[in-house]
Amino acid sequence: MDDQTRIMHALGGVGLGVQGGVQGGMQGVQVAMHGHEGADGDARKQDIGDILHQIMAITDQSLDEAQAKKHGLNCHRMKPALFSVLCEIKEKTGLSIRGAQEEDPPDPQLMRLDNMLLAEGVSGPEKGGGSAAAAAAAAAAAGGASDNSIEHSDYRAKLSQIRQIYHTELEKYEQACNEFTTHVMNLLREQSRTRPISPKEIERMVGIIHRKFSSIQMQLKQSTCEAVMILRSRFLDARRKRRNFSKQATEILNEYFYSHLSNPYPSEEAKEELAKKCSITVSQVGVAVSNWFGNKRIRYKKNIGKFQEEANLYAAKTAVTAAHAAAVQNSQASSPSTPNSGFQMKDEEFQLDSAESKNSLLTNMFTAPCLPPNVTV
DNA sequence: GTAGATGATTTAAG
DNA sequence: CTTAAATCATCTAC
Repeated sequence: MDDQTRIMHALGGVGLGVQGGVQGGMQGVQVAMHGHEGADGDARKQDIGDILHQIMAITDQSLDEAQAKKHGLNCHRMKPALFSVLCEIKEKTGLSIRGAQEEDPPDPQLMRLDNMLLAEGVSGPEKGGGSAAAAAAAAAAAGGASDNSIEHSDYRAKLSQIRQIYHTELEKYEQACNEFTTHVMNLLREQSRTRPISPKEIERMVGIIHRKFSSIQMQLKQSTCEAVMILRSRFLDARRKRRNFSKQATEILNEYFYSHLSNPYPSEEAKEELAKKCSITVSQVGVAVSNWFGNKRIRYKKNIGKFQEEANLYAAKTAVTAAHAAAVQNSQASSPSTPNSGFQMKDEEFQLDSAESKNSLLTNMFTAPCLPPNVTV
């Protein structure tokens, strides 16, 4: 843009402003001047008339002439006052146009998105990246790395990936916003030398820019939310899906259950032990075992008859194991171990039986199923 | 597709 | 908190 057009542009802005409110503007100038210097107001009026005349005639002048005039105008002592009045007029007309659109209440949609992102751990305090990877590694190392822990760490990894993308994008947007804002501000400040721009106007422009950028950010947040939701439905809900324990695991649990039928409440340590034996590596190791025992107790109690066969089977198994253990102990040393107090009775019972061992129990199994003595029905 | 089995979740009580 | 009981949701075998 060459200088002449720039000047014309600038003055065009002035012209519009004057057209919009030339009466008030002129009065304002006059009032302002009267306030200060009263007497020679007429002379000043003449000055302004000259200026306006020069402005109107500007297109007839050559470039050099215009440059000189521009410089003259820029340095004119009346310029600040004139610009300030013009700014005022612009402000007033602008207010009537923009009006109530100014205030900007926090968008509920945006707040919802923000809250969700915070809740999902996407925004908010950093806890992803290294620590997530470490946790995943720990989970994998903790046990045989079951499907669950794999899925979980996979989920965490994906989430932190989303998180990272979200943060870099957000940062990019913020940076772009800042850059653009400073650029516009500099431009406006620069232009405020050649056309009337009030600081308020610049401020408003900054506000507009920020709003635009935040609406872009909202799109980012929206798509991030969507990504998280998809991830959730794919992983967490899949994780919820029930998977039966392995045959071996059920075996181990049943063994414990029926050999502790009088008190089928494994301690925390026992649960952990069982979980380890069953290679259950769910997020909360003990819970699956607790669930199993809870279900087993209630279902056993509800229908003992149905479980009788199973009970006998496992009783026999335990008896065999116990007998074997006893045999080993007898052949090697003579220091019987002392099992847990609560279960001792039951164990001893089987150990006593183990003298004539498996035969009696096996026959028993098909004739008279042994009801557990201590269980209330 | 269905019935029964089974692991998980919810609810309520202690 | 743990547990019993009810219930849900899925798996499995047919």
